[in-house]
Amino acid sequence: MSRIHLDPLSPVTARWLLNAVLWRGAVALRITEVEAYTGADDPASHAWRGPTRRNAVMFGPPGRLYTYTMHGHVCANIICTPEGVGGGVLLRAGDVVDGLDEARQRRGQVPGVRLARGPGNLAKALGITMADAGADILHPAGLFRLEPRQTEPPISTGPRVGVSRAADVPWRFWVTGDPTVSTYRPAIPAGARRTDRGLHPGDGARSA
DNA sequence: AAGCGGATCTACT
DNA sequence: GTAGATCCGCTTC
Repeated sequence: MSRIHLDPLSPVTARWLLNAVLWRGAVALRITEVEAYTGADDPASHAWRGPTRRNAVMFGPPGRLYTYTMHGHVCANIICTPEGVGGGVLLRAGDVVDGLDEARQRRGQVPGVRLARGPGNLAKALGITMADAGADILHPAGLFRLEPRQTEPPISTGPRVGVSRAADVPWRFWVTGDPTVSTYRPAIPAGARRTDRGLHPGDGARSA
């Protein structure tokens, strides 16, 4: 079997992850929204100030899950940089395509498109906790499994959500027009929006 | 030892 | 659209 290779450039891996399916146990998530973070050169990254106890996984080998808590929620990143560098991709939203019952049990009664909308909700739907820190998602025998995308979706880009530093860097990527993409915070000022391919009219992620 | 600010979410107006 | 709940890690005193 061929082992998946993650590109060390986090924006490249971020785009590549869109429409890929991440399994954790019996729950499967088609990834629809991500953000890229690099290391020492990215002031918005947790890795910016160098290794600490919290971000240690970021400086480990690629393919590992970097989890952190914030405001009482767990957020999950896939590390793609070589050991010692510190960069990865934050999983922001997805579409639950299998294990729906399990995801619903964890999330309670919310509309389907909101099951894994937002980093905290995504982690909760998949059952990701801090106990999953450092998990190797590329290991065939592990709890996690990553299925590469079957088709490349139309991709929109914009500034990362909730970051005050490097706010001009358009390293948030989402599947254009996908209803599961988080919208609770306006993404991009109209007119300043940068897209690469196929911005659909009716794109569900534009600001109000 | 204490304060601050953050890669958030939900509810309410 | 806006405000408030709510938690932990990192910086500073």
